[in-house]
Amino acid sequence: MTEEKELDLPAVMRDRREKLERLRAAGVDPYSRGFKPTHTSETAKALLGDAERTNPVTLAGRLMVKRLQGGLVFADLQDARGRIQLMANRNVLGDENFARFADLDVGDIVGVTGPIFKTRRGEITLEVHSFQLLTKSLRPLPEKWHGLKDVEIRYRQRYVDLIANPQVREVFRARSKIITSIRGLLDERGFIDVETPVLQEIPGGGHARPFLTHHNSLDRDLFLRIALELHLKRLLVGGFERVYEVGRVFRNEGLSPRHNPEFTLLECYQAYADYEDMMQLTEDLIVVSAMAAGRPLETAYEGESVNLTPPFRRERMADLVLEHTGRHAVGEELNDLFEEHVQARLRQPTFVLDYPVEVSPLARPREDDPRFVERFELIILGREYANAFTELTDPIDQRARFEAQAAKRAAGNVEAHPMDEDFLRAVEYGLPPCGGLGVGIDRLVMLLNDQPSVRDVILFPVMKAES
RNA sequence: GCCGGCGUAGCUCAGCUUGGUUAGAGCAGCGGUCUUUUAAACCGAUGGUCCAGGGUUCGAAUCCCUGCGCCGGCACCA
Repeated sequence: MTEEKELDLPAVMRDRREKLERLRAAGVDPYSRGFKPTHTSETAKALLGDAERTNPVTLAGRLMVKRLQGGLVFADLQDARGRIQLMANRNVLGDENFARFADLDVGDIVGVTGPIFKTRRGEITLEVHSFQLLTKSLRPLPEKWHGLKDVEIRYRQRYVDLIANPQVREVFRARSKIITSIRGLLDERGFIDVETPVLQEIPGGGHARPFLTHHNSLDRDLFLRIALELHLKRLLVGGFERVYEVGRVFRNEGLSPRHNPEFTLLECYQAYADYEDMMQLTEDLIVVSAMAAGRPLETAYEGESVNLTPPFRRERMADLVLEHTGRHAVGEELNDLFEEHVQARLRQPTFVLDYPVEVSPLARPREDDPRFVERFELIILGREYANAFTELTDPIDQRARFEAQAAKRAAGNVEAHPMDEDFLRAVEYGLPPCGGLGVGIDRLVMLLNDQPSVRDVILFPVMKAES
């Protein structure tokens, strides 16, 4: 930062920089290390029980509020688990240390040692016997009462959001627990957790426009993956019978409260299973996720009640379209009618079954009517949460499907599925009969935390360049 | 990409409809008083590229145009 810019800083930040220099001049290391807390705010508070005072404990965290009261300073210390009040007493600390404590700023990270007791008002409090500045903060935190509301700052500077809005941390803790519970369920059932390429020559497995990048030393264009499917199915060819990946995929599309260009997809594939098995698995995954998030199955999203208790309703797409539009349709027309007239009206969890073969180039046709495939999507509150099918294992049919997609591509449909010769080669070796399932993790986390925007469940959502 | 709303102090917000001294408040920060507070209180002095650029006007935070960003809707999509 240049001298000139330094002078342009708001006064509150200039003051902190000057204080930093004063501390250094006084021999204080404002960025110290090697401090080891013995407790968290949570365990320290639990320690007190019915006792009047505990033995000294050592905590570390960020100072959030300071209340000066003559010879006392009250402050709140926030760590990963919560907050605890600190009290510094001039008569205990002595004039010099008391003044040093009072000189700390909101936002500073400090270590403190002292016994836990209860104040007259009943607040569990650490009485500061010694303390150490661990990290000096040079920027003022948002206001203590109104907090940080500006969504632009919340998303661009998530670190500030996480400091100022502890409930935001809970959303991301829940996100982590949901993913852990999903992994746990799949691990338990013998699925192995694998990683497949993000950089791909042919971005297949879904309908979406990809991001394009370039490898310099290979001098080759590569795409970021839009789905996980084709590599996971190659692994079934290789003999892994149950695989899954929780991975980031990238789709070069517009932003909205429900769309971030990079998002997290779970896909899993199970040999000797079909889409009926995938429906069961989907229900199980929703249940363990809700439990992990601490959410009852009878819940609500944005004020609308929704019951996630299995079994979910199952309806054929053609029947739903007939019911809502009075029309008998097949092919892309059926899918279009479903999306336009039916999907938004499905509020409670519904497995929509048997998609038209034209929009499902990777799914197995029904025995009794090859115009349809054994595929379902799970719709809740009008939104898609899962997409699964009995996988197509016939390499001759698969090639024909890719060729049909290639024709659409030639006709200008940029999202038609590309030809993937290596995938066909793998299927020619023999893909066991199998079911596959994809679940959009971000939307599931939104549902189970009642968060209105995908940006509220992605720590660092995509934003335009800061102006 | 299109349509609508919004952008004022570090943070939370007034002011804009109907242009008029030097742009306000609360919190934070700064200087004081205060030993059990918890949105601490009280006194004092501060703090601004009113998103940016252009225009209209004697005069623009305010009206007009363009651009940027954020939010929402549509389109695309999970």
